[in-house]
Amino acid sequence: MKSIKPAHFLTLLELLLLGAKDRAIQLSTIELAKRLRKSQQAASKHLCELEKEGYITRIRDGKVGSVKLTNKGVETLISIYSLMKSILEAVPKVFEFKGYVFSGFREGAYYISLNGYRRQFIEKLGFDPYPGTLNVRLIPGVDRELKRELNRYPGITIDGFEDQYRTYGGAKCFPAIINDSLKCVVILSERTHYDDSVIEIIAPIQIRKELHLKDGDLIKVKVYSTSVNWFKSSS
Amino acid sequence: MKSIKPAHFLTLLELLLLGAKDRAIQLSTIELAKRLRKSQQAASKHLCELEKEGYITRIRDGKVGSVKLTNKGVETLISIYSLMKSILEAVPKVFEFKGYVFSGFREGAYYISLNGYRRQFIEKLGFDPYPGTLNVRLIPGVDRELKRELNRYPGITIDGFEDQYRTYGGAKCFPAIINDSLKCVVILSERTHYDDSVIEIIAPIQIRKELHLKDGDLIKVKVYSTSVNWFKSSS
DNA sequence: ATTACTAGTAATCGAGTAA
DNA sequence: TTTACTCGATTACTAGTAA
Repeated sequence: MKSIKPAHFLTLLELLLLGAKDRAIQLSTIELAKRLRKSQQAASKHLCELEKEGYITRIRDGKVGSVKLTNKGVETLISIYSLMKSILEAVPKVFEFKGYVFSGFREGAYYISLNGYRRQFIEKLGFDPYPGTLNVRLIPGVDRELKRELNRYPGITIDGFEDQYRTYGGAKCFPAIINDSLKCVVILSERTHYDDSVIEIIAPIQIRKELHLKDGDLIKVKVYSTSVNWFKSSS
Repeated sequence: MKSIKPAHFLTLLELLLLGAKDRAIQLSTIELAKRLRKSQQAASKHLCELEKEGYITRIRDGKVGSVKLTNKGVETLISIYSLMKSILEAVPKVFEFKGYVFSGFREGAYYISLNGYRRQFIEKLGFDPYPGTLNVRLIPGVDRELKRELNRYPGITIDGFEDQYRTYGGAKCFPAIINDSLKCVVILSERTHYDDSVIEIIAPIQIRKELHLKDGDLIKVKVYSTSVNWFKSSS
């Protein structure tokens, strides 16, 4: 499937805005060109090509012709619209995944303890995190898409900062529950030291001890795409 | 205000889809190029230019850089999204306008009487129209936008047809009420013989006689953008 | 009026490649 | 590995103009 040309998309969009979705509109190439801020010749070419590629139908009778989007044309616009909608109007959603606990090299603990981050955790998450992260390796498969999915939601933003030596990247946090019992927060770092199959989790207390977890244990995590944090409002 | 370049828009859209709206995402120019079906060089150039024009911010540290949409970038996408939304998800709406009754040259009556149209009126509108149209000249001003606005709605479609001599264009119909009393139907022809300031109205009966209208009379019309016709369901 | 052709120009892209 | 440069090829555009 060949995709629509960039310039053609904007022309097709303009035709949509002019009402060519449900009926033919009378439209001269000059008028169209004015709206696209292009020459009359360019508008004419666009219409010719859009017609040839099946996005529009045209009727020419003497003077100004008329244009109407075809099903293909409307569907093309709708598919792009739907993509944008899924992100721009994303509603809170629950993602559930499973993974195995493993030990990192305590970089998580180091970063979490940095004042630049810690202050934001306390302010935005409503708790002072236990200095250490629970590393979870996702089960291969659909889970690999999880981080990408989650990233489409605003979450709770942790800003990056810099000291005199280096810069520290930002992150996004999402409220979550481990094994249907322990409230925690999933952290997605802008610059993670792990690949996409690893998720890091923090909580006010030491998760490993609380749930008696050891390396290799399988846990279930429910992540909420909401940006409202429950540590701040409920117990 | 300079508008975004066509090709840049698609790149910006791709970044949105990758989740760069609310946080920086790690993304190589090669990965981006693959998604855009362009070369790595083109992707690199797009990112450079989008950054220069303030649509994105980039962080480069050694290996893969990361990208995040700026407010300007997100707003640009949202404005395009909103335009599409207003048309693709248009909700039924009432338009009210005023205009002066005037006499045409009875072309309306001729067209309405054609079997190709008349059959569709009976089937789709639920009535056999009086053979004649009420011509209304809109009061200059915002009313001039009315037809363009209405055209964004599907309405009730009357298909064009052809006989052995010529082709006849299609039209869209919208239920309407004149002077808060008489139910009628506004017709927007694909190829109208009038300019944008004129609206044609049909009804099962002769509107002029029923409302005692003569040329120059001012009438008020409420048009409903719904595609459900009330002649078929209620009295 | 239109629309759309031709020809010349400007923008964009891709291959090669340096840092 | 990256990213982004130069430069030749390709594509998209505008001006002029015929139909």
